[in-house]
Amino acid sequence: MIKPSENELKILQILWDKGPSSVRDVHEKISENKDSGYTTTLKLMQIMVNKGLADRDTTSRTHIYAAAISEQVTKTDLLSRFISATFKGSSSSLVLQALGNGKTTQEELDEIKALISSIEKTNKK
Amino acid sequence: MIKPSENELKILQILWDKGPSSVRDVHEKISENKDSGYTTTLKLMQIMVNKGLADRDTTSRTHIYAAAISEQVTKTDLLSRFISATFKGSSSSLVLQALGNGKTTQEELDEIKALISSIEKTNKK
DNA sequence: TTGGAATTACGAATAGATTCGTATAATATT
DNA sequence: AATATTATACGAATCTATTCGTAATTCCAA
Repeated sequence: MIKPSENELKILQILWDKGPSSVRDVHEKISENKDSGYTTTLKLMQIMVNKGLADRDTTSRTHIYAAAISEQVTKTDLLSRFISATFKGSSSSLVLQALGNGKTTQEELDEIKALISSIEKTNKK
Repeated sequence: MIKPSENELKILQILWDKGPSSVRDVHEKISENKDSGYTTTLKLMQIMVNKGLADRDTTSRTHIYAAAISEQVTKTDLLSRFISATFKGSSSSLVLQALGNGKTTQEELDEIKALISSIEKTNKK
């Protein structure tokens, strides 16, 4: 699986959130946090099509781009790479580190506890 | 804080694990999983000194390198960058994803549950 | 002591990501 | 219709990371 670069991931996130979009749409969203030129965004998106990260509909003059890879699958892949590179492959040490930053709300903790319970049930079977 | 590159992180991990080491030591460890030349490792480590990622003792001919940044602090920083870039800053969605891969042992789950309990106690105070 | 091995220093080549200027074409506005 | 705006295409510059060849130096061993 091809690993998107950091900027490519930002664009993918926009395409996942908003669905198929024009370069203009994506560029405006990106410009909220970063300032770079329109043609930069265009070029990035064209490269993403070449890499197979995005699809492009060229029917009308304004091309429409869509994510070509699934959000779920991509994030799982990125996470597993990150765990390998940074936590020697131990997902629990990552989780401990992530929860240890003191910024997790009770609701989030409840969600995690629920997931743990369901994993434990599955493990018993 | 300076973000180490992927290869720099590998070297840092070796320095964290083994303590102050020569280029030869680090290179031999690296060569277990990757084949690149000795001078490549040397160059990387020299660059790391320039960036402030490593310190170097040049007393004897064989220079001794040591990590200049803390393992704990570095990993916390990398994790927070990763969560921002990939999970829109939500650490709980990262945790859910990490636990959801089905490869977490009961012991690890117990560890996590213990941490959650202690966080909940702290939250109540 | 002399030759080989190990080490550092340094520059340069390569590769990928990012950025933008400019040209060209299509569309919209006046 | 003429002009301005918007879009794509494309090449090139820049920047960072990675890789390695080569030279110079030091050390060790025959």
